[in-house]
Amino acid sequence: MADQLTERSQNILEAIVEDYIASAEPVGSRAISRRHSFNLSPASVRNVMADLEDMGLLCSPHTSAGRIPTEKGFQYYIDTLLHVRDLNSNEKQNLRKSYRFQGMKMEDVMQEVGRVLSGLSKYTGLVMAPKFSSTVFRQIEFVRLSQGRVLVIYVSETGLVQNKVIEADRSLTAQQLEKISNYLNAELTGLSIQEVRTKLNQELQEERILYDQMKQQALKLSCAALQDEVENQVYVSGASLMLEQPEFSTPEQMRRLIKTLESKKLLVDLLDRSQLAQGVQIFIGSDSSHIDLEGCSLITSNFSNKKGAIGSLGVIGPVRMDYSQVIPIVDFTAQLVSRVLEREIE
Amino acid sequence: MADQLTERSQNILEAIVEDYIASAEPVGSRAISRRHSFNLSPASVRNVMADLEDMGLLCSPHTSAGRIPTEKGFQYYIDTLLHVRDLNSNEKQNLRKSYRFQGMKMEDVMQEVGRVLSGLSKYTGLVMAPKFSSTVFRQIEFVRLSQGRVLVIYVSETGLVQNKVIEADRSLTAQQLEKISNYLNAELTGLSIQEVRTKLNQELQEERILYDQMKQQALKLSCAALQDEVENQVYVSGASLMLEQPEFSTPEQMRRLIKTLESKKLLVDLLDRSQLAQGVQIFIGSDSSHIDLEGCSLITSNFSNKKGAIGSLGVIGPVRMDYSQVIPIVDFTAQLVSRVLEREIE
DNA sequence: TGTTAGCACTCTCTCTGGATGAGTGCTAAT
DNA sequence: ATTAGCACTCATCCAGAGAGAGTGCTAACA
Repeated sequence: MADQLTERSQNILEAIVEDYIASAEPVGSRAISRRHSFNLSPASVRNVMADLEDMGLLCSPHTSAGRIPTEKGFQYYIDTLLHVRDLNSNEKQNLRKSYRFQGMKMEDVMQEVGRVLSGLSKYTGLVMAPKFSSTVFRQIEFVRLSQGRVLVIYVSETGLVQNKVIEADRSLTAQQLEKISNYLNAELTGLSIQEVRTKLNQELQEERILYDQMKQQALKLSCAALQDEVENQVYVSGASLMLEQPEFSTPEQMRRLIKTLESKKLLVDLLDRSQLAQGVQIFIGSDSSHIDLEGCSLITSNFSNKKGAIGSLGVIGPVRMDYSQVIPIVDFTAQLVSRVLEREIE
Repeated sequence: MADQLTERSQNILEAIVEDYIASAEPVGSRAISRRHSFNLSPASVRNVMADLEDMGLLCSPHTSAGRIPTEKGFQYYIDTLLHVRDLNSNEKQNLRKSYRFQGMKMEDVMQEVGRVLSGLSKYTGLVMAPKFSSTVFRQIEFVRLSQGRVLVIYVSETGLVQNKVIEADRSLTAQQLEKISNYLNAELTGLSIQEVRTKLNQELQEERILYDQMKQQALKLSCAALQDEVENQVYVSGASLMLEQPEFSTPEQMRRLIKTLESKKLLVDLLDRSQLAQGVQIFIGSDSSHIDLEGCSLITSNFSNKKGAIGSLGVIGPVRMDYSQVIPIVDFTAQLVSRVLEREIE
């Protein structure tokens, strides 16, 4: 349906979208005919505008206001009119310098990425850390605490750590724990955490007729430590920047936005969805299938290392976002983070 | 200065504060004389009100509105008039049931505490996790990752874990790492992490004339893992609830509030301050020495275990907060968390 | 046939002024 | 010491007028 637009219509649509992105206000025919040198009178522009409105690409808040792009209009703009320029090496260098990951733990890296993303884009930054279950097992350690409590520590190939305190049989000695961990380290090496989980469960099933008390203990402990993990940690940075945007200027809008950003559930959904595809993805407004993010767009990309730990990051802004500026930032940041993660294992 | 108030003045002040807490609107003399059975005419109430205003306990937004308590007024109310009722055992039981800490990692516990605190109080919950450096050393572990990178894991008595990937000399073998960890575990046992840090640094100094290559490596590794730690992790929950409060109903107020809650810096300051004292503490409005929290009050308490890991939690709400309800919640929650932490080590 | 000038029309936004009502401060009476 | 009475102040609400921006339509034009 898209390319039925004449060149003139496209030019005008582009002009309207861009003016609207810059001003956040309805764009009138006069303004278009003056600011852009189409050599067309306002009246002609109006005719085209009426057509675009019929197609559902524009709409007007009321009779005597200008036009604003609909979500469909933005969609079209992004699909066919937007030219995303690459960052030049200077900008890339600057971006690289913004991030200081030196000697940071994974969590801190994620938080830092969110902060910078938000700072550069002037919108809200989102980062979803790699799920632990999608990483590759490297080592398990047990630390005896007091009163039969045992701290179980899983380490992934990438150096991610997951730990949990488990109530264990008091009779377990340090020697036994060491034996257990040796056994498991041999047994589980090379599996993904997901596989580790199923394998442990299987063996626990088989061993049900507890021939080997200790082995059973071992499996139980290790299993418990992988239970009910809060996966999908999402970091949200710069929510307050969104409140500066005119589309969130009324108390009601502010409340709703903050509530949505705070609950994080929806964000996890979207970032999860984004992981299904590759490269930069854009979700526009209620296209994202949830009213709570009405008026928002989301630009995401994924990062990963060669061992499969996958996370995603992005920027959430008003639909009227400066896509040409934010897209390259998100894109390059994702690459940057990937490279950092890879450097950490390889 | 405080107790120069006659009983009648006190009663009226109390009535005003409580009506204001309930309604968020200026309280008039007529309302007071009717709602509360003082058997005083509005005119008499007005006289008292005028006195209270002179003392700086009340103020009126404009001539023909009622009075609202000043911060000083709230302070007085809290210091002398407020009766904090204890929770009855039923309520305590309910509170206990709200929290499900079963098998949670410290981080998750903290987050959960914040959420519940916010949910119960209808204001914003704050939790500052115990600083790792104030905990007691239990064990150190090294995990060799690829390319000479080593994951250093510190475990505290309480089962808290701190870990970091460190770039190490490639020649380090697994055996050597094990030897190192044995050495350190013997050496450092019983020290607080703070002490561990200084001790490592001292030894590193002494050993400078590197007699013992390996020992030096050991110290360097262990030291590096304790460097630049982001302490003072603060969890903020339910910020959006504050936006429901009438005192944050204008866009400008909302923006400022969210910005402050987001930056967390100020919150860390306040929670740090709260750790200097014991029991429930209350910071009122700009008393908290920063304009950014104008209009807010903070109710905090500390939690700890016997081994000294100390954190604090609290609720941040409008100055016009329902103190009599929130204080016991904060108080009891702090006790609850302490008990949970203690159970984990003892 | 596409383009444009002109014009009536619509709708929002802002400003104004008056009415309303809540609440005060003061004074004089009890 | 308390209270009734009264004049006064000020925010809030509402209606109406005027301005301004922008549209749609029609008729003229190249």
